[in-house]
Amino acid sequence: MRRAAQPPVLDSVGIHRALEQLHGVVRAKGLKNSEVRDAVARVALAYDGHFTVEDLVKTLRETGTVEAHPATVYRIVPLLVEAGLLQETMVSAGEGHRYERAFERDHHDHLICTSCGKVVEFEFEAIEVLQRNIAEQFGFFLTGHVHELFGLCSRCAPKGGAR
Amino acid sequence: MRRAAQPPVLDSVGIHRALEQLHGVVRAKGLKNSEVRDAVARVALAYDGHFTVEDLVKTLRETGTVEAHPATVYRIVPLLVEAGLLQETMVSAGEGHRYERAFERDHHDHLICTSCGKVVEFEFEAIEVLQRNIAEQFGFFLTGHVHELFGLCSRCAPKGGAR
DNA sequence: TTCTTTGCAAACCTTTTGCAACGGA
DNA sequence: TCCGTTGCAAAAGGTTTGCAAAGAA
Repeated sequence: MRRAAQPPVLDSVGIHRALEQLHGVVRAKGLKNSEVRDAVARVALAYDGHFTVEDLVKTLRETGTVEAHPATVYRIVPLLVEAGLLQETMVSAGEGHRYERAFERDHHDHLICTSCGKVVEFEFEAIEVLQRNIAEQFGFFLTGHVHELFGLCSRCAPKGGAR
Repeated sequence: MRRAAQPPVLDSVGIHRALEQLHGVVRAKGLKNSEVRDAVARVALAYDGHFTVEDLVKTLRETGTVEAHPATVYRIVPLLVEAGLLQETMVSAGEGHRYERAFERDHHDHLICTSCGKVVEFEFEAIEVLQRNIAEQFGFFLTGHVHELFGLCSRCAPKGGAR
């Protein structure tokens, strides 16, 4: 296993590729492009780490050239997920759905410190293989999974025994 | 790997053991026992499969000798989880937290058909071992995890190619 | 008696929806 | 022009909380 790749910064060329992918999906669904949607996508793609819809609205208001109403962002995000730009993540992390960039990132899962909130992203192909084995054994066609580990990180765990 | 143990029926003796465990936790926390809480615990322990707080309230109203207000059950369930009688489960299954019995059940994870909702519970020690390895590698003390696989079951998946 | 538990209603919060105005193709 | 998109406000749905009454130790 290994820690997932570094802070996944997507440069402007990458963002451009992502928007093209989005526009392809939009076209394929018979929808129309929109400036607001692209702005939301840009902010989401550039976001460092995990975020909620509220986070996007806030960031857009603070740094963007375009604003978007929360209801609008709630409508846009599922499309960005469908287009493969984002993915839902840390499903079990309390209130509010969380997302992170999926576009041009390797798949990874999360190890979360329940005390300080620290998150380690890891890739472990062996587990992915076993998951496929399980699905196969039960006759399932595997389409996705949620795999989150909880614990105490080295700073939060009591050292050298009970405390 | 294997499918998790059969429908985990807990007989009256088992329920009694569970209630004793609950009472121990209650005492340890300086709380008091209550008839309503025990009734909720009984219904939850006897529940076949996964359930929401609403399900408990409904079952209690229909079959129980004691009723409980939803707000009360919302207050009780976390204690039952803490006491090890229940565990949260299928975190990603849309609205509403879901629970299932944890008392005297082996640990298992879920394989869920996103089309018909069928759920297969499986145990796979190899994955548990790998999870512990991951936690160790990153210096975490592992306390729990969420592991859910999504896919299409054999009835729902298109047979022999695309359709 | 003292402190916890319960029911009830109201508050909360995130997310969804109806609708009229706006905008892209 | 013809729809899809957006903003706004209201609704929805699950969960929490304040408070007074009821119950356990």
